[in-house]
Amino acid sequence: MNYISEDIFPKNYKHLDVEKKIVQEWDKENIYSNFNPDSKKKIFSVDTPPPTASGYLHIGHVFSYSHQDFIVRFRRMMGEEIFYPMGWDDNGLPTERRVQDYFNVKCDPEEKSVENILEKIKENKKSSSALKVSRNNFIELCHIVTTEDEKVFKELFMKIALSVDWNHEYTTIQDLPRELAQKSFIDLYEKGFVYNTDSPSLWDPEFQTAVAQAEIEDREMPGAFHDIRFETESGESFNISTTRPELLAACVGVAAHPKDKRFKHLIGKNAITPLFGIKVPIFGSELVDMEKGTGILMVCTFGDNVDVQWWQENNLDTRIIVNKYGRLDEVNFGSEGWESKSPEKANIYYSRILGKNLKQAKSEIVDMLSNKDNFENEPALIGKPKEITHSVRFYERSKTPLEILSTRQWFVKLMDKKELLIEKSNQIDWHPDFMRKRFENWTENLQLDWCISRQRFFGVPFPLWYKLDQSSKPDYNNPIVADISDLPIDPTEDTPLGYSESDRGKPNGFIGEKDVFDTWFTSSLTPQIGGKWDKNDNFLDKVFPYDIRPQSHEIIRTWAFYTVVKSALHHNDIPWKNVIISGWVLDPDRKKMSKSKGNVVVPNDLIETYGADAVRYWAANARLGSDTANDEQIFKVGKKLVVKLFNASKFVLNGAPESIDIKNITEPLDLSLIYLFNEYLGQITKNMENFQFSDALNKLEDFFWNYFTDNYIELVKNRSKFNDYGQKTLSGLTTLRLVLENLLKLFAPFTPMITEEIWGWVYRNKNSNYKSIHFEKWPEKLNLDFKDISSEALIIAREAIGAVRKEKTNMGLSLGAEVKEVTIIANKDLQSVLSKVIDDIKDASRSQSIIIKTDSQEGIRASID
RNA sequence: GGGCGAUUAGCUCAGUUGGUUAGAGUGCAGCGUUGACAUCGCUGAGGCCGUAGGUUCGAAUCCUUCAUCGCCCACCA
Repeated sequence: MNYISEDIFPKNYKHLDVEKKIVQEWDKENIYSNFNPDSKKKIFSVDTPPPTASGYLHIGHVFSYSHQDFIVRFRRMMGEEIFYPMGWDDNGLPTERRVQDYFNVKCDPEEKSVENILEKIKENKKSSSALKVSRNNFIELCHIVTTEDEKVFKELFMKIALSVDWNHEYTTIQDLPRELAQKSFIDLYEKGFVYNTDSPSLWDPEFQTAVAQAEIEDREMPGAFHDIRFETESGESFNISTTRPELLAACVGVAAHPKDKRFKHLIGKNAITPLFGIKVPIFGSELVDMEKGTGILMVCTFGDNVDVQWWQENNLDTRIIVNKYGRLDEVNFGSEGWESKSPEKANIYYSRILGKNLKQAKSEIVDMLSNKDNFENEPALIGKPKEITHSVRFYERSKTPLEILSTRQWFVKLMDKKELLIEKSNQIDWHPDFMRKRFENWTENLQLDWCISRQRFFGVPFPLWYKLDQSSKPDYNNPIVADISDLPIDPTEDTPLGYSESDRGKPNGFIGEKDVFDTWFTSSLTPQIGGKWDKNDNFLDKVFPYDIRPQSHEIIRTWAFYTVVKSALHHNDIPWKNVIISGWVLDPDRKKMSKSKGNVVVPNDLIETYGADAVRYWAANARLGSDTANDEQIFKVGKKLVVKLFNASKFVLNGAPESIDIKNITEPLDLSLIYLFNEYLGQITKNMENFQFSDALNKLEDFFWNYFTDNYIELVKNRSKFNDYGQKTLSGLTTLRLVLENLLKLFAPFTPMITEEIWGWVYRNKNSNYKSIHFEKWPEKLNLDFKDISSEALIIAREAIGAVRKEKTNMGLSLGAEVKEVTIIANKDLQSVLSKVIDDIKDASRSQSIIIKTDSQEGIRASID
């Protein structure tokens, strides 16, 4: 029998050096980048979230990506073939803005691409105005900017030991994701799931684009009710209440509750709007809240969603006054649709707000309404505006409230698919399960189809052209759809089949669609992008539906929702079997971390101070779906665990047998430890299979600290380390090494660095092949001949040694003090078990002799002589 | 207004299908060690298990009410 000698161990554990070394080795050996789709093993696939490349890194990333990695590493050790790709999302406004600022350029789809865009930018450097560049050139520039960010991200992800397969790395501006987004559109078009229409939809005047319901957020804003006197045709007056007097010129109706006695007599009559003198119908609607304002209100084109509903239901006129820039557009009172009692006056009043933004227009209108010169008797504005706070809808990135404008947009039909989507969600396992409710809640409450067109410049273009008739009017109902084999295309630069470039914009020619997709339209294809949809034989089929989709809860309504939509519509399938929801990282005051609050924690500092293993340990302590505080204390505990693993391993491996033969495990205490280990292993494995990594880790720690290090090692120390008891010593040494190795494997998903380091001491130098603990098999129950031994022996021995320690403490003795005689007093039922391990207890007590006394009391006590 | 979650020791959290005296880690206090240990061990203090009802032989656990906190959504005239 050969034994391991101590010269293979370093003296101290320096996490910075070791972790750096290990990351380099993993990278050099490419140990995680070797997914084989044809493997006979069961495939485990991850629909990894692609971080926004122009974002910044915070501890929340480390938190949630660690969660995935615990699961992935466990599955890998379970012998599964891991598909763990990584993407970077560089679509969208953040990148667009950065590229604009960085190069002083502006994307213009009308521009033609040039070869040497960087030179052009150099030439433009002195100019103060932004250089107009084509969409393709803009994409080129995005690559340049985002590549740098992606490098930083990748470095961090490697630093925290994510076992990502870097052979399957993509960015959303690459050709393949753009191609697949266009292909997705064409597939939906052919299936009749998309349509375009010119109808009221949500519009952001700041970014000048349509937005989808999912991108809206409500913000509490100050506002004011303005009470404005209206009159009926016959001169009866009444006061409406509005927070948006600037839309007075767009008024198309007046509504009151049909049961409201105050206004019942008005319903069916017509009102005349003040200043503009427009005749509008007064109608009843259950939707009117009698308590709010004056209980009677004006309906405009379009103040809010309900206005749209009333407009449709009551066939009201349309009076558009707000344009795409959020300014008051030109109108002509007296012309058709704008018939006024006194058009001249109306036009004069309107000229004061023409071209103004909505805020300016509001104060002008209020000014005019309160000027008594504008009215025969009293001014139309009654009293002072009553200030209120109300919630206003915004596009989440914008500072200007949303408007409802009539614009032509493309939509994915969803309103008729709610049931289907909920059915799909029910086929998915959500972790934790209650997160499913968020999905259902959102789906049931959907009000609009998914608006997928954005009037932005950077993004994936629609693969569409429109035919022009003789008068150059586009035929939106019969678009020319690109051929799948030509994708990706840019319709502002590429020419449709059957036309030549000279036909562009000409009568009987064509025009290209300028709009780009909502970025979620591409992001919702991460499963298809990762699986290279139809590009690479049946690669997608091998990994789809994915096993897990890890993500956080605030994007259930967007990313999770749209991904389910896409998979349902394209494949009539679920995209993944499990959704793994990580909570948020809160600061110690339980506030959500955000850049604006300035409470963001930079992960690099934490990794430097505590080590990646300790940071991962902290992440592993939070259950799925629950938020966690950024608590320094837990990092310290993690670091303590790492150091303990290091020291315990050094102690166990020093002098351990070079090979393990389980037949050498013969002693009752040793068998008992293994019996208990088997019990723990069963629970830990079950937890890991159910994605309950924090429960698994807690159990593992419990065994490691309370049984293995604090007690078993102490009990067996003398027998195995400092005495030669022959077979008994060998049994102890073998057990120590066997259990340690199994524990290291169980810790490996959580603390992959320290476990890899220790594993390397013993295995790395053996042969030239790199041998990583992370490709070892997850432990299975150790089948030994336990005879009549169960976990009880160890538990009793632990209690007995505890009693001895307590007694020594009471007597003021050091725990290591040699004593003459120890008496263990125990319940007589325990006697037979106790006697099997009594020699180990004697050794650990450092006593010359030991006696067992029995009585009928519960538990175990000790006395020392 | 609708939905979801949380409420257990100073702090962070466990508590399995209801079952003795409610646990862990951390922090605090005291003692003892420091021969695998940037340690470790022992001891101690500290809980009306958010509130009020109910079911039950028995409730932190099941039901109902309310309160507080957080999140998602809706309302936005």
